[in-house]
Amino acid sequence: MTTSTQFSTKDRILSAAEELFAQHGFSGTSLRQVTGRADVNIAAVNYHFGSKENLVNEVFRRRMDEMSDHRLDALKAALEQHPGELEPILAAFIEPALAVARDRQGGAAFVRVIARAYAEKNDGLRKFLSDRYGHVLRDFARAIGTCLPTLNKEELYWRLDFLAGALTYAMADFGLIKRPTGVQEKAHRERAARELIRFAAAGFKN
Amino acid sequence: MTTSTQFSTKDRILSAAEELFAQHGFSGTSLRQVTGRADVNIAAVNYHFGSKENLVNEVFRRRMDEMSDHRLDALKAALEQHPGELEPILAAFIEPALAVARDRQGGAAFVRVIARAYAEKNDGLRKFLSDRYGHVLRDFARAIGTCLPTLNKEELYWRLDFLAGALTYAMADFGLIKRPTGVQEKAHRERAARELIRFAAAGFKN
DNA sequence: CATAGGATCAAACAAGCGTTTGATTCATCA
DNA sequence: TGATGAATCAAACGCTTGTTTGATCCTATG
Repeated sequence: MTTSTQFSTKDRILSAAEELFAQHGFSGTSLRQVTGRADVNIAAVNYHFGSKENLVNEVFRRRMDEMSDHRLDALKAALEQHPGELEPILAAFIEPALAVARDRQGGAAFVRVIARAYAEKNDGLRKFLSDRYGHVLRDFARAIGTCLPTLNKEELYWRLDFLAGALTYAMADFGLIKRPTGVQEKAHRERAARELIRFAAAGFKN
Repeated sequence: MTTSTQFSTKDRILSAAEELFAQHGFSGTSLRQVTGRADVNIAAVNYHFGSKENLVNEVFRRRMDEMSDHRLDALKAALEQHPGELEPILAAFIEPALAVARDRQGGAAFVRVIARAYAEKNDGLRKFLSDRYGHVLRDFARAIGTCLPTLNKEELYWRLDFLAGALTYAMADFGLIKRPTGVQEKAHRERAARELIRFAAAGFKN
C-alpha cells in the first residue's frame, strides 16, 4: 500500500500504542491490546515494526522529532528577538511540550509516554533518547549559560534537571492539581506552561 | 515463624521487590524474579501477601509511612523554630526523601519506585497513595500558604506540583546530571537537596 | 512426647505473552 | 490479463505469567 484515504495500518498501530503506553506503560501493554484498539491483526506489528521494542522506539520518534525541532526553532527565535533574556528561552523549552500535547489527536497521551520513558529504566530506550535528542538539551544549557554568566556549569545543569522534572510531572497531570471539570484541557496546559515559566525563571535567577 | 535471627521471608521479599520494581517497574517485574532474588519459593508471595498487587502496596507502605512521619515531624519543628521562613519548610519536605534514600540498605531504590508510582497510571495505587498520604501534602500547602500570604491557593498548588516533580526526577537520577564516578551517592544526594531547596524557594517567592 | 498449625516446598494450572508461519487477499504494472 | 509482491489474515508456536494445590517441614504449645 502506498497511500490510503484513511490512516494507514502503521499509523493506527502507532496511535493506539501511544495511548495504551501512556495508560499502562510499555511492559504493561500487550500487543494484543494495541492491535485490538487499532483494529488490526496481531501479526501486523511484527510485520511493520519487527518487534515490540522497535514499536516503542517508533512511538517516540514520531513525536520527539517534531517536538525537538520546534524547541530548537523557538530557541533560535528567542535568541534573536530577545537576546540576553531568560524567560523566552524557558518558554522555547516548555511551550513545544505543551504544543505537542494539544496539537494532534492523541498527542496528550504522548506527554505521559515521555514521563514513563524516564521512569522505565529501559536502558535501550534511554540511550536512544540521549543519542538522538541530547544535543537539544545541550543547546538550551548553552543559551541559558550565556544568559546567566555568573551561574556555574554544575548549578546550571542541576536546575535544568529540576525544570525537566517539573515539566514532565506537571504536563503529565501526575500531581495533586487535578484539572477542574469545566476547564478545557488546552486552557489547563497553557496555565501550566505560564506558571512553570515564572517558577523556573525565578529559580534559575536565584 | 514469629521471630528470626535473620530477615524474615516477608522482609526479604519486600526488599527484593523494591529493588526490582525500581529497576524494571511493576509490570516489568515478575514474581519469579522477586522470589529468585529473595531466595524464596514462588508460592511465598501469595502466601504472605495474597497477590502481586498487594505486594506492590506493601512495598510502598513500608517506606512511605516512615518518610511521611519524618516529613511531618520536620515540618512541625520548622514551624516552631523558624516561624514565617520558607526554606525550612521546603527542607522539611525535601530532606526526608533524601534520608529515606540513603538511610537503609536498598532505600535508594525506593526513591525510584516512588517516581514509577506516579508514572504508572495504576489507579488503584494512586488512590491508595492519595487516601493514605494526601494529608501530608495538605499540611505543607497550609504551612507554605501562611508563609507567603499573598500567594493565592491555585498558584500555591501549581508550585507544589513543580516541586514534587523536580524532587522526584532529581532524586531518582533520571536527568542528565549523572553522578560523577568518585562522588559518593550520599554527597550527590545532599547536593541535590541543597540545590533544589534554593531553586524552589526562589520559585515560590516569585 | 504428641500434635496442631504456620511456613515452605515442588509441581502444576489456565491464561496471556511476543513472535512466526503459511495461506490468502489485493493493488500494481508489464 | 496475468503475474508479482506487498499487506493482511487465522492459527499456532514455545514460553512466561500470576496463582493454586496438596504434601512436607518445622516449631511452639498442651
